[in-house]
Amino acid sequence: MTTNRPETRVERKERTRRAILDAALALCEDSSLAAVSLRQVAKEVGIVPTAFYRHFESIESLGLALVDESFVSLRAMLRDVRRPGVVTTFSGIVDGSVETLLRHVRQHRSHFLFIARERGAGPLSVREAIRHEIELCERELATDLARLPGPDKWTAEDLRVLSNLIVTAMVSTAEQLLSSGARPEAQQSAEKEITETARTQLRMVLIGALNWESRP
Amino acid sequence: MTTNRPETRVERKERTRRAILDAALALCEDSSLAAVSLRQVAKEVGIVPTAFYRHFESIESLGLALVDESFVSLRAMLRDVRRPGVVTTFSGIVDGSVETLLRHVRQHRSHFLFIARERGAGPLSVREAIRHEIELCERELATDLARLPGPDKWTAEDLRVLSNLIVTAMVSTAEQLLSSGARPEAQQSAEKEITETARTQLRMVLIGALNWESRP
DNA sequence: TGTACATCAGTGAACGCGCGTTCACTGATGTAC
DNA sequence: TGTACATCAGTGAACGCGCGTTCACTGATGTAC
Repeated sequence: MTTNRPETRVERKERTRRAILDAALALCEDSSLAAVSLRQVAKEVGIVPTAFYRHFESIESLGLALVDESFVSLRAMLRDVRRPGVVTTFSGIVDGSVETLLRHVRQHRSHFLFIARERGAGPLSVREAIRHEIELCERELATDLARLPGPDKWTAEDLRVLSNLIVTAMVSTAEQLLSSGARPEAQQSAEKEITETARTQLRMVLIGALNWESRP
Repeated sequence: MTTNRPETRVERKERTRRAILDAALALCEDSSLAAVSLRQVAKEVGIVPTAFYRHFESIESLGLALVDESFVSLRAMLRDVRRPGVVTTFSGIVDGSVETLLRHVRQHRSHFLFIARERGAGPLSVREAIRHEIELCERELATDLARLPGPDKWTAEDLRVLSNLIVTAMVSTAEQLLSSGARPEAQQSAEKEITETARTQLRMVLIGALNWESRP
């Protein structure tokens, strides 16, 4: 049984801060952060608008906190995709990666929705931060690909180009999964279709890669 | 020499309407349409806010007009890509398509910017309209691909999946071209890099396609 | 061609509303003795 | 353990501002005769 210890002031404050972040994420499911007002967030949380300032300097700094949080989710996914696995066949890598993507998109839906929307519509600094993060994915993927037979003989440039293609396809897959989630009645079959498409695409690209010869 | 015939009332009205559309497109380069106000547009055009209503019912119906306009640009590009050409080698098709993409993105920059932003951040109806338009691209591409040697033996599903991959890569290329245009000093070299990457990616995908065997 | 009337793009005052932000405050929690 | 004081998350009134929208209007352009 949990002891019914009364909350400390610090815990209460943290809980309100969390509630503000969650309310903002929820409001961001319908529109971009720029269209979310401090008063909407406060109303959703159940505090008076001025109390917001006890937690964040402005809506913009709240936005930066959401970017940080979302990147934590994104990086957790990457770590999960690259975790040392027993499966080392191409098919195994493809299936595992797509399944991991689906799991994380489901688990941190609002974070991925936030990234997907702000990636194109956010303030310049946020767009650049997201672009930077995606570039890191591409670079990590390139170093992984360089270990596969075939691509191990490629030029660095061709590796970069291939990684860019794969990451682009995966970002697109994530976005399709997110928008399929808006209609819960047919979500499961839609997810199946989208992930099956993603798997086939990865296989097509890998077959292209295995038959590619870098001309430096 | 042009005769200096005075403008008719209809011509004047059309000119103001055009100015409103252009002002809205310009304002949409910095933020999404949802964040653009009727008063901002009116100020940019040089009319009083209430005069706006002589041309559009609301900002939303102005948005729909912009969607329509942008789609005209998009379809013009597709027609241009698919125009009967003398070049029929794979390399020729790839080079021609990427070059056409670059030309149209440059020529109708604000329309493509508008689509790119509203695709992720616009109101649901606009997002769906854009998604629908992109799906049409994929279907057209699929019928074109079905005529190539190799893919002509594929299942319809595999053709769809391949088209989706290619269109995704081209949309991503367009978005990169658009964001490179924000920094004019290095634009030309950035465009060269982006289009070169796109060409290589298309070639990689086509090599994958030529070595693919549909398993129905 | 000249006149009398209709049309209608654009004007300008006014409205109520939600916004971000300021300020002095309250009262429960935490701390020092 | 009890008391006196400090801290600070949340309150509530007030502000000036830009917003969309209403309404009656003006005056140049267009039309009918």
